[in-house]
Amino acid sequence: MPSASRDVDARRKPRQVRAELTRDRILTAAAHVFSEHGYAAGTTNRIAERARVSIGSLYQYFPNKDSILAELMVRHIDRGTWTQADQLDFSPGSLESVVRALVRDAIDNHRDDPQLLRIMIEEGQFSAELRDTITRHGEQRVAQVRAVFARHPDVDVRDLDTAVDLVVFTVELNTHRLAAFRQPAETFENELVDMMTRYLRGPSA
Amino acid sequence: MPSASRDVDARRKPRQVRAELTRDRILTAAAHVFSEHGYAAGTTNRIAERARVSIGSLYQYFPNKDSILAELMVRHIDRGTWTQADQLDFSPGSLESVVRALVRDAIDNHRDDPQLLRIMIEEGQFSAELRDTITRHGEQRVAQVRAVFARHPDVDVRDLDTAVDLVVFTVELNTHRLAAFRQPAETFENELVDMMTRYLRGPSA
DNA sequence: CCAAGACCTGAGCAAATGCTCATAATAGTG
DNA sequence: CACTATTATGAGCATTTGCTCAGGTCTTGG
Repeated sequence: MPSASRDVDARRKPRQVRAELTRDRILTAAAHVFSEHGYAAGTTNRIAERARVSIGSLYQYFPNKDSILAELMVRHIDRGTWTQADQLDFSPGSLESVVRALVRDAIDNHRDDPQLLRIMIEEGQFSAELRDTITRHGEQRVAQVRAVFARHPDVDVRDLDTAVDLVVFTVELNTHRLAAFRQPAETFENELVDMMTRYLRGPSA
Repeated sequence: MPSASRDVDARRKPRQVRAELTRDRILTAAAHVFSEHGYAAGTTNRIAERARVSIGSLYQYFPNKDSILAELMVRHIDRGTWTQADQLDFSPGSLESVVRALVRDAIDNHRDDPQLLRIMIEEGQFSAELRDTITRHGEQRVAQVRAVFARHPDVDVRDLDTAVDLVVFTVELNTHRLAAFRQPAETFENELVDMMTRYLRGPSA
């Protein structure tokens, strides 16, 4: 465990363009290396090598290995952009288009690097603050989806909370595996949309 | 890289009961350690310590770290027992019970240690043969489910192959996360079954 | 053009890890 | 009991890893 840090991040803040470039090169390289080798086997030396930067430079911008993954996570969260409820169609019969928007969001959000995202989620040892931020983001997302489904007239499920959990998880998890599907992405999207729509519409008595 | 191995596994084969016990203790400990720390951070010394066995003993039964995870994978595959098609109900209206059987199978199969299974699947560096075995198993499973759906009168999907892929994946992936659900396992099972059943039944025109 | 700060370098340290091997303890057999 | 095959031990080696630091190179403001 590290001694009580006198500063959250005592590392140098870039003041010249070339420094910004170096920092970016390191992060880009780290994304690739973590994605290919996993977190533990993605060594800092490998990252530096791939970024064509000396190991010393790497440690001028990041206090330790964990902080690199943390920064990648922060960037991913900042970039995340979800369709807002006021852009959705709440008229009867439109449930499919609403679900499609959710699925598209998920696909877009994972397009950059699904492998890296998995590593960040499953292997990341983040600070309490960052973990809170991530948790809060997830909860907000679930709450938003819940609100959408609650408002939509076609949704008919036993328990809304459970259904939202299941839908969000299923969409997310399947999207992680998108690359593994043999079929084209369009087919995948259509089937996933169908699956969720039929589930949400409830028993077709 | 290891020199061309003159034997697949030159390690001693247990001849006394106490040796069998030691081997089992090592495997059990390995399952716990990998499950808790992941593969890379699950060190052989930690495994030996947890098994209350010296590191030397560990290497008397396993030629290297990889082979321990491989053995755990083999054991998991050997234990895997899926409901056979001839035990299913193919009468009209029974689709739900068929799907339920599939879901139960998945849940049973992951009950031992979902975390470990994830690690084996995502971090395992297995030999070509073992990888083939795993792939073949997966394909057999998909083929079996495909055959079941093909025979069942209630199944109505655009493309059977895609649907089977999606259903198998979705059931598997959600089961991985079973522990993360706030609801009881029964609720989870019911909702998942509903989701898959409604999807497979096709458009409720 | 020149100093001072900003940035970069990479040899190498301390710790950790996979694994070996010489030796000791134990079990089976007569 | 004695003798051998089997099993268990753990110090420690070679390598890898995260990371530091003493000293270099480049940029920029005056």
